[in-house]
Amino acid sequence: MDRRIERSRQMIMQAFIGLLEEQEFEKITIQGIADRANVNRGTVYLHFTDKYDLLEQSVETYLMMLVDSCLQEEGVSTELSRELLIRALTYLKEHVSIYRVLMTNKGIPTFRHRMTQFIKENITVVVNYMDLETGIQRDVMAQFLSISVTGLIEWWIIESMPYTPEEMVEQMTKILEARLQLW
Amino acid sequence: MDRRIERSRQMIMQAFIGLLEEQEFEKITIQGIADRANVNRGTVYLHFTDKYDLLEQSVETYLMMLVDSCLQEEGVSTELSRELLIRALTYLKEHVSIYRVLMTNKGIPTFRHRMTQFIKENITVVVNYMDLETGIQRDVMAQFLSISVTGLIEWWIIESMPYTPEEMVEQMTKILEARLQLW
DNA sequence: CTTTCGTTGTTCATTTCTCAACAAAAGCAG
DNA sequence: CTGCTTTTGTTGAGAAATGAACAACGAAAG
Repeated sequence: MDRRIERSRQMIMQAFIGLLEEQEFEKITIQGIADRANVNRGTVYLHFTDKYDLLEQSVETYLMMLVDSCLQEEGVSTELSRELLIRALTYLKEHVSIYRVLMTNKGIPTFRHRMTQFIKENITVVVNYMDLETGIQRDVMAQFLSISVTGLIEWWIIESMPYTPEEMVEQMTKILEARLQLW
Repeated sequence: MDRRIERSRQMIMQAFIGLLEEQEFEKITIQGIADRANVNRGTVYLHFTDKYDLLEQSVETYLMMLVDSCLQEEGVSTELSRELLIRALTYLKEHVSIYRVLMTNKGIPTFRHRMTQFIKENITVVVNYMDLETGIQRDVMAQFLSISVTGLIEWWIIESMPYTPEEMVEQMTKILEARLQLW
């Protein structure tokens, strides 16, 4: 397909995220986005109906890019793959500037929500194959795991990634394997 | 004017310089340039007749950008302006990756030559207003100064810019003001 | 030598992007 | 509120970029 389309969308979204880093969503103008993207203002309207649509599509696009980056081959597994998590964290590390904005911008909780949601969908499959201690409900387990993972990733990003992706996954594994005997 | 023109030219030249960093000029293909620039191969031919024209235009363009970056306002002065030199070095520092290739690529001496040439033209004006010790010819002096400046800048780039632009200009000033009593 | 294979330079119909102009809405100072 | 500026969303004509196809060429491999 025509590479101008993909290129324009990319430039516009990049510019948008860049601006989101500097000022709050409501202050951002289409004019400003077009200028920063080095694109005619009309081109923005050619791809997005308005600011809000641009936000939605950006969230969706960057979420899918993150997913694609770690989902290569292997399809849906019934195992929580360490490799997959490492790939995801590595990809995040390589594109911090973008994902830090998306994950931590308090005016835009959409991305964080969509990400948790997505992780949950995938983790649910795994949970359904797990041997669970009696009394633990699968839906509660799935919810717990996805929230945990998202939360840890968010913390990792906010703290400027103090550990390598491998170390982080190692930590996660250990935490989840340990029996949390807090009471 | 249509911003697509400027943008395409820019992307193609950037891709070209990038490739020049990795492989020698003769090995580079138009196909490769187009791919890296994320542009249709035909678009390259829309702006440049061939590889050699692209090289020429790149050299000329980036030289002019360097010149513009430090020549802002003030016009031609009869004084060697420290400010001007500092601006030039600062601009070089901000775009090292490009200018390192252009300055030090031994297959492409064009840029270095054009730069010396340009510096000489401007320095000649200054030299014509200088009080010279008897016996010193102005053309020799101009040649000496421009070669010196170019050489110092080249060294500075190759050595990964071990001094700040201000320090470098300070050094240059001191060297040029000192009477070189070597014999 | 002949046969691939990749690159080149060019063409053309189609699509995307651009600029400029517009009316309408929103934001803001007096 | 009222005028003033900025931003918005839309339009149309024209320019630039696109993919696809082409013949021609050189290099590499058989």
